[in-house]
Amino acid sequence: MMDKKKQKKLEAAGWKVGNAEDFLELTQVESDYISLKIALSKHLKTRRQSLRLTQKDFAGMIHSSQSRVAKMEAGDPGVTLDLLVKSLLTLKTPKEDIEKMMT
Amino acid sequence: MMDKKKQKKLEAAGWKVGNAEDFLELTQVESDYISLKIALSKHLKTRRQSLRLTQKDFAGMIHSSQSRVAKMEAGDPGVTLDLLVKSLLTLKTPKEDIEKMMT
DNA sequence: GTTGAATATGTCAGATTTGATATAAATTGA
DNA sequence: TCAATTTATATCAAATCTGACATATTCAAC
Repeated sequence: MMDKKKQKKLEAAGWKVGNAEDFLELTQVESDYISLKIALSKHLKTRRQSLRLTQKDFAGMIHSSQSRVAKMEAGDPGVTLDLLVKSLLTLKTPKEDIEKMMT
Repeated sequence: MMDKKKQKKLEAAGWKVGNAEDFLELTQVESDYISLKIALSKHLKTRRQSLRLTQKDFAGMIHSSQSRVAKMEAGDPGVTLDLLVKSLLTLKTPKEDIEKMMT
């Protein structure tokens, strides 16, 4: 995918994408960071579904709400890594799985 | 969904939903979460030092402040995983290093 | 032991994230 | 179809996190 198209897509989804004036290094960091979060959110959804839990059920397990779980799984930019990791830990996600996603 | 039905569903999936267990479960998640953050913060400090960067220098690289970098490296609870991960990514932390951290 | 640089600690206003709530849209099952 | 269930989207006050700043403490070199 071309950079410009990718950037447009990310911006449409609510992500703040650095413009040309930003340091290339930071843009790379931001890109890696977003990729990580998307990987975690996809894994979360897959794992919840494999456990046959509804978003509402899982929300109760992490003392959150169904809408927030939906945002987590949708890769909403306004969701922290902290919440995603705690969620995966609650679902007893194997550490090796988290490892792979972190790298 | 009523509490009883929800509880039955969770138990069928292998989850314990009693109040006491719920508390312990959260404590375990919290414990793992804290351990991860401490591992990341220690690695951040080690890596920064190996690159001969002062906290002030590194703060500039991530557009933050010396005091926040100090808090990151001190494992301050008021520092997010997001900030720690972005910091490590900025320092181009090798994949193998992160893997060891997570183990 | 003085000096200066690096790091630690405390505070805070502004920014971001949160759970909750409401409601729309999609999915399921009869 | 159609009603019930599940998931998606929007909003918001409260809670949390942020960079910045002030200041204290530690550290190294002289």
